[in-house]
Amino acid sequence: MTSDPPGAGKGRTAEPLPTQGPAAAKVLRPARTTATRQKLFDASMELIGERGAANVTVDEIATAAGVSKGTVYYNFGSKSELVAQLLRHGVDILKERLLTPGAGPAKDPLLAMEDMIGQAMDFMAQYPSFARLWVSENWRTPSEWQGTFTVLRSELLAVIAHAVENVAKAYPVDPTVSRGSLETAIFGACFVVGLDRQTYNPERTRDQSVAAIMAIMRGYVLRPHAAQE
Amino acid sequence: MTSDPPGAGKGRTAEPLPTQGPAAAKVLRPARTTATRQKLFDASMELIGERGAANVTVDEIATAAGVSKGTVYYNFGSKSELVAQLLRHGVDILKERLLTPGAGPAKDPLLAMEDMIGQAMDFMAQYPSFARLWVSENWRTPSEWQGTFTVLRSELLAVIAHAVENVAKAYPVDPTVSRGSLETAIFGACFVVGLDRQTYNPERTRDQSVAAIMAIMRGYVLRPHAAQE
DNA sequence: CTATTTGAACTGACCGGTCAGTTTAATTAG
DNA sequence: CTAATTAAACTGACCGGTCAGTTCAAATAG
Repeated sequence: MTSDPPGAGKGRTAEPLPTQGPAAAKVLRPARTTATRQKLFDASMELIGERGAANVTVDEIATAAGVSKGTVYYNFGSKSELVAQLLRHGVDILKERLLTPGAGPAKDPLLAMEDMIGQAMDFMAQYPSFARLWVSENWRTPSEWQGTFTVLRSELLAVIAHAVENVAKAYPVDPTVSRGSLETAIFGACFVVGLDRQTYNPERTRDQSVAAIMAIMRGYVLRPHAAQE
Repeated sequence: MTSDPPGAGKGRTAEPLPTQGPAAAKVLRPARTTATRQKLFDASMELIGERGAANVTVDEIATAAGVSKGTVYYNFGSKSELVAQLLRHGVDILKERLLTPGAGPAKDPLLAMEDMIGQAMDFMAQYPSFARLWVSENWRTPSEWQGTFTVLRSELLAVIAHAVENVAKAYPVDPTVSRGSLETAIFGACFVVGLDRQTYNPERTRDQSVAAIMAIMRGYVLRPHAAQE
């Protein structure tokens, strides 16, 4: 019997799954398990990002991670749950990056914004598979991960919103532009520009991409100084 | 015997597809076939857009179109080819919309740009499934539709590039911003903002979305007049 | 005008293969 | 000892693609 699956969500068998809190003991889990989960994250990020969740089999993921299929089910309970936790994992990394201050502590909000978008570009370059997974599975109407996306999306937008807020406090901005729509546009542009660079235009530099996206902010601010210092 | 499939790509045979210009003999095709293809386009756009190509069966598409599975293969040869032609079909519609002049013939390039983005928003609202299909399947690395996407993407970008070009001729623009990256950012923002409105923020208006995307252009232009005429 | 023919369009049962998920007994690591 | 992992077999459903047969509208014949 597969003793007591840690994070398993089980299938149809309505067994009680006694004292197993959802995401309780992540840190105190044995080192071996943590390593296994990391290998599975890496492998599935790569495979699912490239081909889409539906086009990758659990067997493939297990093999790529150098692990048996049973281990996948022992650790995650289902393919669907693996993907959900994969999304959460990626967003945690991205959020941490976005919140990393560029260099100095107190900085001009526009420069901070530029740093943040640069961080986003770096993330897209480092984890292109995550970006692909995100845009591929987001926006699906009755998606298995509908709830997951809603939560994660708002977490990321909150980070952007905070940066935009700081700009709006330091500069006169166009009041006719809806803040939410603007944030969405920035959010989307980061993903798409990052992915496009990866897929169709590898010759474009990181800074070119940042500058293009920053045009949104320069257009939002009524008159920074001269746009060309 | 299944006589001669019209548009069927057949499986492996590298068929020349003789005198088939993009939209050449569409009218002289028997009315029944044209109607059937339209029904199949409608049904698959809806289903594939919502759930992704891999999560929709040919049987489902056929049933939704009120047609038998065999008819799908008679008309398209394969599921893959159906999707490819579906993409082409959608892009043709979008391109036509984008090229539709707003109202007056000779217009201010920035206003023309605003019209164009408005057209894009309307398209996303009318065919959200196409937008979902596009962002879901684009950027996949060894995609079956890699070639299709490359062609279609450049066609759409050319339309945007032309509009941006007109702005650059009429206004002083920031020379440090890469034109290509800028176009990509606009392109991506249109899709993402349109989709986000559909999925997460239905309360946002079309004009809010257009304004947010237009911020990119206002940030690209060095100094239009006062940003708030 | 009616009967017959023709072939493109369409049908739907069927087949071979695939895949998610389950189970179990044995093995390994902490 | 116990939790984690393995390997392998198994199931039950599902799916893309095929194909022999049917329908139907238009052309042709009488």
